[in-house]
Amino acid sequence: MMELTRKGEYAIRGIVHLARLPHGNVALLSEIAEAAELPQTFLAKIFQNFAKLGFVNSYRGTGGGFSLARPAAAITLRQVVEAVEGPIAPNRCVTELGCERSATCRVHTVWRRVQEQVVGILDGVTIEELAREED
Amino acid sequence: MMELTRKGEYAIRGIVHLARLPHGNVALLSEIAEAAELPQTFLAKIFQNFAKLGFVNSYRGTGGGFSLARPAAAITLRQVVEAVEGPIAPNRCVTELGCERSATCRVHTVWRRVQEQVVGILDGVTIEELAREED
DNA sequence: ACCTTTAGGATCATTTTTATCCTTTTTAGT
DNA sequence: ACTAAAAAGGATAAAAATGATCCTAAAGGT
Ligand code: SF4
Ligand code: SF4
Repeated sequence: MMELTRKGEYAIRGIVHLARLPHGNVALLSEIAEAAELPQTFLAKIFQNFAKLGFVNSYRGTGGGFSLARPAAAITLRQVVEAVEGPIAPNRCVTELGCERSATCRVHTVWRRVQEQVVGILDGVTIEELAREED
Repeated sequence: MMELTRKGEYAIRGIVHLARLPHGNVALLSEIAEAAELPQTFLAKIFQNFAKLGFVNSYRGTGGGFSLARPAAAITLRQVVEAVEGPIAPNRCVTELGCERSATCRVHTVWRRVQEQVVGILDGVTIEELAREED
């Protein structure tokens, strides 16, 4: 239940790989895909989206590739996950869809707590932390 | 992301409805489905499974139906959710499948924390609490 | 010009979700 | 025994989501 999709997993592995490079360093998509063992064409879509969202810069042509657009410490795991999977919500009543029963529903409050906890954890983790190799 | 399926939602609404009845009371599937506004044939599958798992007793024939097999306070939300959705796991590395990277992966520890928190919350909620109408 | 590399769009196979239907079995009541 | 009621079990299926792949276009470097 409540499992991240492959897309989400790939997105994280991809951006964490980028964050391990010296800052501003440009990496080829093919390089990232190979290093992180991800399907390249699928990762392409994910990174195109990241570029639009301003997580990464993309450069076309020879010598092109992707680089982090902001410091890894300024990108949270929540931002990355939500970018690819949408808002974190354990049930639709805690999304913008809502539920007409939510005012009196006791289960609703549980899902709100779950949402808060998960969001809290993912908000507290940055890509920089995830990219650290020492320690 | 990480959203409960309709099946999970129906399962909870169904069993909570049963729990609101005087204990041991037998209710028709059609009655539960109507009261909780659930598709009856779909709910049937869910309750067949609940019966196998020992959450409810089922009685066939005239005067049949379903009743709670144990006190509502002895059934947790986690048990219900896991019965229909499988083990709670935000990523496959925290399932029995595992991941060969998990030993060194910093993201893995985040998913473990998420899993622990969610499991903890759902473990701490019983169907009895969810069924309360007063307060 | 030509090669490299990302962007964008279309497409597609597989799996999961969300059901419905039909037949069988069990049980109660007559 | 007969009949009606109700769940059990199994098959089927439409729709949506997932997980990709492919092709053409655009941009940039040499
Ligand atoms: S948990 Fe309650 S509020 Fe949320 S979707 Fe279910 S019925 Fe609605
Ligand atoms: S988060 Fe780390 S351990 Fe978990 S699946 Fe991804 S790579 Fe594997």
